[in-house]
Amino acid sequence: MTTPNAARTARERARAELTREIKEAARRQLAAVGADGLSLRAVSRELGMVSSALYRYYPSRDDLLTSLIIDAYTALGEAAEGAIAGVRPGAGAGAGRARWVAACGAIRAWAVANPHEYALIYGSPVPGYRAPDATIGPAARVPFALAGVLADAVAAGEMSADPGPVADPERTDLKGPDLERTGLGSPLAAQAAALSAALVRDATADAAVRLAAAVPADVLVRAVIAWAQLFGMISFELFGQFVGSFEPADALFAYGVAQLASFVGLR
Amino acid sequence: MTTPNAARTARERARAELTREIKEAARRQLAAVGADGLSLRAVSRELGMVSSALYRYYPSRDDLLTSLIIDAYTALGEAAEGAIAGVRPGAGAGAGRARWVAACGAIRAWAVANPHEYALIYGSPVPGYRAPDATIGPAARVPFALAGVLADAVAAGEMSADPGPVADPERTDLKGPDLERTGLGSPLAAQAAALSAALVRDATADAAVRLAAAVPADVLVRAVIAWAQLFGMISFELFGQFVGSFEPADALFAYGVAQLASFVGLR
DNA sequence: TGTACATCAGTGAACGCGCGTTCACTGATGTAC
DNA sequence: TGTACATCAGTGAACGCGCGTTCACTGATGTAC
Repeated sequence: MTTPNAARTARERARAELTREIKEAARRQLAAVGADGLSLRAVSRELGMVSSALYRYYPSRDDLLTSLIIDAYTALGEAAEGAIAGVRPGAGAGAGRARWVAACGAIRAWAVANPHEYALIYGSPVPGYRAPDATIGPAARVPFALAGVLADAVAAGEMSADPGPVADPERTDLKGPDLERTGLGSPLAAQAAALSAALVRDATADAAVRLAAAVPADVLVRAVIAWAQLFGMISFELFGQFVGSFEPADALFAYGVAQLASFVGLR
Repeated sequence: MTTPNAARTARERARAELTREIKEAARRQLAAVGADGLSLRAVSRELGMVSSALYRYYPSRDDLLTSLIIDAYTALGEAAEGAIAGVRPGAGAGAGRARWVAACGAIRAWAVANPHEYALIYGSPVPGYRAPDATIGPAARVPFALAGVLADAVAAGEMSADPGPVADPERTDLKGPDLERTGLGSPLAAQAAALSAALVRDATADAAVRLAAAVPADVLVRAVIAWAQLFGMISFELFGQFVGSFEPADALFAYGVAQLASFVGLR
């Protein structure tokens, strides 16, 4: 796709470099003042350019924002994947649980280190900005990474048979033929099945994603819940809900993550 | 504090009414365009006033925002409290669990019905805005309401003896004399104790708040985690992370809330 | 009850700011012969 | 290797917008005698 280095003209090189530098300056702006303070003019000022010059590189402010969002999702996804890869399979029976804990810790660490980038992707939606489809893939890396951990744990027989306390048996949505097999009511079972099917069907997915489809429906549902709850703890910490009580939140977070691991069935 | 109705002058009445009307218009603006689209000029336009006139009622934009934030916290707190009060004590053994589920459902319902107000108080912080101390009390209503449910359940003997899967025993922060009693490591035990003590000490607190201090330390820690996780599920739903898979999220949410109830120890 | 003064609500103009985006332009870099 | 033309990067001025906030003002409402 890109021209080999030798054949790249000075112009092409300069363009690639400046495109990168603009994004870096924008990232610094984002880190300093948040998504709302991010303006093309501020970025151009930091680079010593005139604001209109940026339009040679990004067609609009929204495109620059999209680029930052994709980068943030990617960086977070890589942090999670790296932490998972850092736990070697031979490390005893609890590799799956260790991977889960490591991934959650890495996600939180990235969020604490990059609070504004975190807020950009997991805070309230930026007003007037509609995330384009190009962000969907990068956004899915973290959930896929977590699902991959579970798929491996299932394959390795590391899941506990009794997944702990289950939903209230009095709930009216718990009925239908799926209930006996999965413990899930019909809407949940159907939604989980549809998600699994979509993962299998997705032609662009890599092996890890396809693997994630092998997770049983009830585990998948629990994983989605745990995923949301994980980010709930991180958001509360970053957005200041724990101020004055559980600060630092390290121990609280570790406790919560351990419970989430048990909840999804990791032994 | 306020003059009795009969003695109120027309001016006082008009002032009170307009102050309210301004806030209502601001709330409508907030609901329509979000916190960033909220401007004094837009509010004044909706009211057919000149923008400078608002300064007779609110000294600045931030004060108006503060007022909206307090109202949002209050409305959400009342929704939770109302749902809890709606579950009668005599309703069998599981009143505590029923109250927990009702409170969580009411919180979610309010959030879904008022997404922008929810984002204002639980989304990313508004840039350049520093929440004044006056917001702390209203912000605490929901956690206090949940803690009250647990305190009542503890008093009624409705808590399960075995609170389910506990934290990873290999964790290094799990040590010290507190571990045997509460299952908590030292930082968590200390933080929970400090929080309880603060609740007891607080002279302005009402009976319910003091009651919440009676919750055992480990239950308090679990409750804080569950509180954060609850809002994680709601934020993910509102901010679009479930788009395309678990929509509607009713069943997913119900499943998650039931698991949170078990996690905090409600039988 | 009536008058004189004080208080207050709302007006309209203005200040100064920063923003995203467009556009005609100059000058440098690249390419074809 | 050298020249003629095409492509592209960056400039600077401008457009039009909306914002929060200030300020001197007019006219209505309230109060003291």
